[in-house]
Amino acid sequence: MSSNSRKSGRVTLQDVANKVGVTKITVSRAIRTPEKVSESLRLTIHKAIDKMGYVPNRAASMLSAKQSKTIVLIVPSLSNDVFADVVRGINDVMLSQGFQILLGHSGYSLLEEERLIETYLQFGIDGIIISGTHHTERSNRLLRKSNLPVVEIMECNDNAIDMSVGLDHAQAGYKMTQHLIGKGYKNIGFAGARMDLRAQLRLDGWRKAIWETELSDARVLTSSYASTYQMGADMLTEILGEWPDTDCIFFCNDDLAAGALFECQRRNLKVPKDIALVGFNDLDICSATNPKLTSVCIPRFDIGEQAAKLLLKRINDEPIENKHLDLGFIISERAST
Amino acid sequence: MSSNSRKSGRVTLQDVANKVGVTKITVSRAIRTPEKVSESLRLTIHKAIDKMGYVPNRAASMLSAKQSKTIVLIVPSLSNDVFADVVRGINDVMLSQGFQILLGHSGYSLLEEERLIETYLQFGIDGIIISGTHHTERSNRLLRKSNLPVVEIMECNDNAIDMSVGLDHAQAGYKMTQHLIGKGYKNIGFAGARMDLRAQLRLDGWRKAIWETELSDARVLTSSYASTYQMGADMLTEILGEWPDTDCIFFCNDDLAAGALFECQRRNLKVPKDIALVGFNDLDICSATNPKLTSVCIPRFDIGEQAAKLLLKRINDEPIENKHLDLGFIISERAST
DNA sequence: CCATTGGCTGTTACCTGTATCTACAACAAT
DNA sequence: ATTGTTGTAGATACAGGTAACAGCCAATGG
Repeated sequence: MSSNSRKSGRVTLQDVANKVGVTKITVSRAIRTPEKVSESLRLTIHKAIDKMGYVPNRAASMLSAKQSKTIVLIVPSLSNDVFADVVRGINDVMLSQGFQILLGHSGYSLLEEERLIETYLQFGIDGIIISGTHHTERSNRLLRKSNLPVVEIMECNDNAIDMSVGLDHAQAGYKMTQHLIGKGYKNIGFAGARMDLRAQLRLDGWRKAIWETELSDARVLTSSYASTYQMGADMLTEILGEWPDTDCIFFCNDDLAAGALFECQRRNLKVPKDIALVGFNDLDICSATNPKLTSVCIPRFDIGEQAAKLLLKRINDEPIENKHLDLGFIISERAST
Repeated sequence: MSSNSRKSGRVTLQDVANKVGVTKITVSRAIRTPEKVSESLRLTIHKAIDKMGYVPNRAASMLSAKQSKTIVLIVPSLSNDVFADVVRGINDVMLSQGFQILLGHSGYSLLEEERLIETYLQFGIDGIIISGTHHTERSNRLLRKSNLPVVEIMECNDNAIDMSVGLDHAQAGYKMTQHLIGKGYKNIGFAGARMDLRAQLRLDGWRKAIWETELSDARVLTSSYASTYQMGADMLTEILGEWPDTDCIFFCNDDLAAGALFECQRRNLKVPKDIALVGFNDLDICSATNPKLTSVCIPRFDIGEQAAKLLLKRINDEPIENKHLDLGFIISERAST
């Protein structure tokens, strides 16, 4: 259409102001603090804004204002209901407070995570919520130097950069294994894929529980690759090949457990009679399969919600009683054990 | 630490320049066009940048430069492998070109999508990739007024805002149904949840194929709620209750089909002998279950890749031969039919 | 009738980078 | 010696908003 602005071709505050016959600060006020502008003028301005398709330039706002009203959330994966629920929890809190949320996913790569951190710091964000307490050296430096509020989620860890909201994965692994031992299983295996720190902690918990008994801690199978259903099936096959007397397998997540369950169906192994299977996270699939899968239920939504609330407090300089929230877990006992 | 800057507490170009004893433009050059700065000075500057933890303020860059080197991708869901693959495809292309990608998810809500569009337009992005060709009136206006390159993905549609990359879902539904008819199924049902436009198109394709025969088009069950495994199970129950002679069900996605399969296992129905099940998307779970699920495989990664390439061409004002790419689909025949 | 108050709008300065033009060496070419 | 070229760094002018303060005018009060 018409060249309404010299440079960007974009409608600016000034363009709207010219149209209405006021100065740009008045238009700015009509948008941000409408109560400070007379009603008639406000209506005229908003009509012009609508008609001209004016969209504020956030870059400019961020330069002059102190807050960008934007936070970033960095998670390892998006194709994962665990984080989908966390995102919902964060959204619920932040959107109601007028904050925008930028989303990044690192694909479980710490280097990609570092790249994301650097990128998003450039956007002048007000805070960061990030998964895990394990980052690259440089990531840690960048986050610390930024002086930004940081909440690390999923784990709950005293040596977090600033605040943390999550649960004790080692404890979860420990309790679940104790539970299995209590049910009388003797030859309990552990299988995990993409052994990130949290999966590692679950394994540690498994070990601790096993070591408190006379049982064997040999039945461990891990992979650094990503979890798939197929991998769960393969792991079941491998464990049963190596240790045929295994009567229970604790998988580090539900996908593996479900994959193993499908493989049992193929092999006509009865679950839990021939072998018990346990997952972690308690995703939807656990209560869908046949038999339903025992798993560890973690407060995904709550983690997001609490993390957002903590972040908001820090952003608003409010006092924080507890920088580290352990939201616990629940063992969801189902038919697979 | 020290209050190195009056306002933001953030290290700026000016701070670095003061430290080194040059002007800020020289520091800017040392970063963006290092060949224009003498080597000794450049080294000094970079050392100071590292030491001070300087991170460029993108808001400022965006104000003075014409490009923000940032695009936004808006998808309906993140807890979905379909879009995870699309994101990978886009990432592969855009990151290598130095573009940043902002991610938004609308939760299948057109109003939330509108909110996201408005938000991201404020960030001065260079282009948008968005799922689907169906948006709110206002979303369409905002996108058009923005004069930004837009690629709509998943569907391939001549009345797209600008460009589109995807496939013909009606055709996919049609071909799959024809395929099922060809295999001899007589009483084919269709079940779909969260009937967005694409699911609707698949249903249309199903209808078209059914109408070309003497078969009944009555066996249709849809829900506006989100897909879950449980819903797949419930839908199977409902369809078999209403139409006990149903010998095949075409689900609008894999989650529903898998949930139905689990329910069959519980009811001791043999798949495909007693009833055949078909999904859509060909996610991992299709080749994991027992029996494996027949599905429609769509080129998820390619859609992302091609969409990104198209967007880049438009951003760089290169000629575009074909604004609409139909990348097709493949019927993945497995044991469930 | 004059001073005070409060509601609105305008003026000015500034946020942090980048584009563009200028300045001024050092050196080569004529 | 004069002119031209090249390389390097600085000066200036924005980009599009917002904060802070100033100014105007009608309404209120004494």
